[in-house]
This record gives sequence, C-alpha cells and structure tokens, in this order.
Amino acid sequence: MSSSLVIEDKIDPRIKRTRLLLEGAFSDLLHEKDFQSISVQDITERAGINRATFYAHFSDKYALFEFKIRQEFRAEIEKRTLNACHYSEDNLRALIQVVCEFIREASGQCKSPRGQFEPLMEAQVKEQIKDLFMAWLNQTESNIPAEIAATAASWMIYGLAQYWNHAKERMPLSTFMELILPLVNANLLQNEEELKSHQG
Amino acid sequence: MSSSLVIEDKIDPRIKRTRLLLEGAFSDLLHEKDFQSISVQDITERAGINRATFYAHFSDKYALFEFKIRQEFRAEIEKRTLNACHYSEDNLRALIQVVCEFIREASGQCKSPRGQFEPLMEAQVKEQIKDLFMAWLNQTESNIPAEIAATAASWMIYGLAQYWNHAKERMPLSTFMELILPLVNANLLQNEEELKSHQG
DNA sequence: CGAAATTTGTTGGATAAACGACGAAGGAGT
DNA sequence: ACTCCTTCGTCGTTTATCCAACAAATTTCG
Repeated sequence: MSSSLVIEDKIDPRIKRTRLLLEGAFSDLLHEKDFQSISVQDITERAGINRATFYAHFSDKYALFEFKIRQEFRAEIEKRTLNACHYSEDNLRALIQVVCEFIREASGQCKSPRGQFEPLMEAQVKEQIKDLFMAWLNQTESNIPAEIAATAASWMIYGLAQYWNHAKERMPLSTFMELILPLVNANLLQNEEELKSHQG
Repeated sequence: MSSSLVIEDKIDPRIKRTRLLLEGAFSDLLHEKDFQSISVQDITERAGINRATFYAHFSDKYALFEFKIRQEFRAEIEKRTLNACHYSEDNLRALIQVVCEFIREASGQCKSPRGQFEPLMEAQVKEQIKDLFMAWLNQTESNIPAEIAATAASWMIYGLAQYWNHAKERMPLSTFMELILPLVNANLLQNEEELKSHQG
C-alpha cells in the first residue's frame, strides 16, 4: 500500500501527531480568516503546539499549506488507485474528475480563495498531475518526451478545471467532462502506438 | 476560574495531549468491548501513544478509568458552578440531577456496565459528592461533624441515583426528584440553625 | 494439566517537543 | 520621523515521549 511516488518509512508518532495538529488548526483557521491574515502564532496556538516546533517542520505557513495540499490531493488519487495503474481513457476521466472536485472543495472551504490561496494550490496540484502522467507515460516509448507531454497535460487539465469551477453558471461535471475529454485525449494520442499494445 | 478543589498549574501541553488521547481511545474502546477485555496495549495502540508512556501517567487501566470519571464528573459540577457556591435546596437539586444523569449517561455509553465498571465509578463519584458537601458544610458550624454528614449524603444520593437508573420502568427525573428531595434534605436540616443565617 | 502466546510493568538511551529568551523585521498610530 | 506592539526566525536547555528489550505474570488453547 506504499505510494509509488513517496517513501513513507515508519515515522515517529510524535511527528505525525504534530503535523496533524498543525494541519487541523490551519484548516480551522482558513474557515475563519483569509490566508494572508493567518499568522504562524495563530496556527501553533490553535494546535497546542509550540511555535518553535512549527519551524522544525515547516519553514513558514506557505510550506505548511503546500504540504497540506499535496497530501490531500495525493489521498484522493490513491483512494482511486490512480497511482498504481496505467494510462487509459477511464483513468484519465477519473483524474480530471478528481481535479475538478478538489478545486471546488478547496475553494469552497476557504474564506477568500482568490488571494495567495489559489496560486499556491495550483502549483502543487499541477506538479502532482504531472508526476502522475510521468508515471503513466514512462511505461511507454514515444516520439514526444514524457516530460513534455506530462507538462502540457497538467497545465491543460488544471486550467480547464479552474475554468469550470469559476464559471458563473457551473455546468454539470459530466457534461463538462464529455466536452473536454477529446481535447485532452488528443494530445496524448500521439503516443498511442505503444499504448495500444500495453492495454490489449 | 480555577477549581476550588484542584490546583491546575500551567501544565506541559504534551502531557495534556497524551492524556486526552488515552482518554479518547479508552472511551472508544468502551463502546466496543467490555471493560475487562480492554488491555493497556489496546488503549495505547488506538491512541497512538507508546505503551511505556502510558505507565508514566497511569499505573494501570483502572487508574486511567478513575481519572477519566473524576474529570468528567468534575466538569459537570463546574459547568453549573456548584463548586463555587454554598448549600441550598436549589443547589442540592442540581447536584442530584447531575448525579442521576451522569450515571445514566455512563452506563448507557458502555458495553457492559455491570462488570468492574460501576463499582469503580461509584467510588469516584461518591468521593466527589462528599468533597462537594464538605465544601458546602464547612462554611457552617454544626452539631454533626461535616465529614459524617457529607459521607451520609454522598452514599444516599449515589444509591438513590443508581436505583433510579436501574429501575425497570425509569420514572421521570423530575418526579423522582420531588420524591427524594425531602429525604436528603432531612438529613441536612439538622445543621440548619447556622445555615439559615448564612442564606438570609 | 502444560506449552505457546499475549500482556504486563520496567529500564536505558535516543529523539522530538516545550520553554524562554533573543534580536530583527514589519505595521499601526502619533 | 518616531515609538509601541506584534510577529518572525533561531538558539540552548529541559522535559516528555519513543523505542527496543527484558523478565514476570497472565491468558489461551490443545
């Protein structure tokens, strides 16, 4: 059950505990204040963790935020075992759905998503989308370098998901999905000669 | 806001945290197993606390249980500020109500209350009832030693509350209250000469 | 019953967290 | 500009927790 992208040794329970408390406190605070006005003091105070201990784990609140985002997004991916499988249209559809719902959830849960919030989330989520595609595409040989294809796909998917989320009248996700799936797929089909043989 | 019966210094957050986790794990387990079959290992494992650390706080699971009971009962008392006031019929009524509801709650939350469970709870709760009466009665001078009166009252109240809780057809608490209040009051009215002057 | 497995307390050494203090950086108001 | 106040990072020391191991007690089960 270990992730294919992260090595998780048996970690000291104390570390798990403090990180969990810091994340929890941070989440709570994001419901109340906007990202900017939350101080490290606020977080540690709420968490019942000493301020000095915070800096033993994260360099600042941005690092905590990124850690949290990465972790939550990874959890969604792993819940559907997308990290343990290969490229297919079904898996791509599942991935897009995760991204859309993740963005919707996150921006719904926070006081003012538009500040520093979304750019930070964007960077982390895109990176993970890219990593996932890298794992998928590296199983094949292709005329286009995997990193290029993965980068393109991650930007496209995140951009589309954000567009969907911010739209004045947000259309049903299933409708949106059928709309964009051909687009995303088209870019990846250039690698398909090899893929066909892998999927049978 | 400090309790009149316990000195609570600024306590190391780590201590608070581990005790809280141990208590929580213990509560959870009481929903699943009966008291006897819960091991210290179960508790620490569930709490994410090292087993050795458990023994730094409690000598065994009985000590943890007693600590928990005392703390919860005290919380109920303090919530109604019964610890900060004197004897009166209203306060007595409130106290009896706390005891009855506390016993009902506790025995309702646990898998098999009748084992080691209730005797342990009884000892702790009676002791606290007695302490409370001691605080109430020590404000007065009386022909009967306060400790004697407090002991009698604590046994009587707990016994009546347990009777009420275990009855096949549990009568409404308000009914029961009016039934027993004269009884309990009678024992304390022997001290009333002095009390009258205190309450005006 | 007796063997195997589990739980129990306890220990010593390693590590994470708490604490208090410090100077520096940033903001608010005069 | 200035002071006042808060937050920020960082440091050294103390304390709580972790961990592995141990013998003793207890439970389980054949």
